[in-house]
Amino acid sequence: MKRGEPVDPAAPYLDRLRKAKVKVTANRQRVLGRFLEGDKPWTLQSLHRSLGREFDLSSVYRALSALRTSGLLEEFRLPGEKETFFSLIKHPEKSAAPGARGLGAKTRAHPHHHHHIVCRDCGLVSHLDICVPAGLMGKVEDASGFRITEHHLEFKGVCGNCK
Amino acid sequence: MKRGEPVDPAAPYLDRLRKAKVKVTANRQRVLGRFLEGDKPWTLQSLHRSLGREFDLSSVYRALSALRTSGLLEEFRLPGEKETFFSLIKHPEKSAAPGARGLGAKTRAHPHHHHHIVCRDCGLVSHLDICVPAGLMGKVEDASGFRITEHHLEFKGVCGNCK
DNA sequence: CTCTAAATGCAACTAACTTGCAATTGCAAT
DNA sequence: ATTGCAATTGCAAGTTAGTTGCATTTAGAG
Ligand SMILES: [Mn+2]
Ligand SMILES: [Mn+2]
Ligand SMILES: [Zn+2]
Ligand SMILES: [Zn+2]
Repeated sequence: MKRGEPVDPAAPYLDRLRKAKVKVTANRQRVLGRFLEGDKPWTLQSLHRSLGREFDLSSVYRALSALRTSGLLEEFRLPGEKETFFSLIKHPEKSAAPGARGLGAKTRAHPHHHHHIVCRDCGLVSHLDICVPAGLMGKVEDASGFRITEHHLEFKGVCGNCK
Repeated sequence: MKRGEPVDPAAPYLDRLRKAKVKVTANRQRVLGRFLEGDKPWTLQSLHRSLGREFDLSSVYRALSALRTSGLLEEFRLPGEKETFFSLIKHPEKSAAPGARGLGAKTRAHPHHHHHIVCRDCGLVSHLDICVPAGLMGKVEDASGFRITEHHLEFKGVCGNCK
């Protein structure tokens, strides 16, 4: 780590885009910027509102799609919520190779996998650095005869502020 | 348990409806019937297709809504899937009091809770009698400062037949 | 600086619900 | 068994959230 060189938090993400031969456009940097502002998930609609119609919904849609398929974002859904959420993947340089095109395409290998808890009162989303214990996974495989390839775990509750 | 009396698997569910002062209609019994045929999640659309347009989509919608808010069904969503899934709650007689009206309304306390694993190749759904370990729940509450009221866990994989 | 495949803006379109309202019906009270 | 009526249903219309075709613009390799 050299001293004096300013660290651009966007740099590893832009590198990842270039590596995926995806153009680094103003549009995409703008969307990425929102994700870099804080550890906060966004939806297509919330991003579009936040960006003030400075560009089209379909452009936000395709920016999200590009960032997701390039391995910068991951997607998840919550019961009782209509919209799909996206959150920034930490350490994109270590994440799995990009997968299928288009939103809604199946997510592949879990890069820096984690889960979420959402406040049922104020909607606050908190990221959790936990995962399903290996022991439980084994139990599931034994009990079902399946080989597990994917799992999804979401919590809902009441946040510290709303308690 | 008296001998000779036929056991109707629908009975406890219909009781629950009556207890909630929700009318037991042909429509609702029909939808409930599909859930009783097997431990399989349904969506609004898959149910509507399965019932062969014998009744309207909005009727299926409202039947699901009624069964859900009466505590007979629970709802969940999966990343990469557009539709909302519903699954039958086991032992509805022990489940929590009915909550808010309408689909998409928040789910409350989980009665006789369980989870599923779905085969990514043939769609087979297997019921799992496991749940998130209490220790993990505690860790989540400590790390997030939330009080957990609800959780959703789904597995995907390859079943014994498709392996 | 040129060239071209990739990305964008706009509009049209689809999928998945969701709701208003008039006709019908479950079921409680005769 | 019949009645009364609020709850439920069918139909049509509306909404939300996402998706796509196409003409124009642009990133970035050469
Ligand atoms: Mn996250
Ligand atoms: Mn379950
Ligand atoms: Zn809160
Ligand atoms: Zn299978």
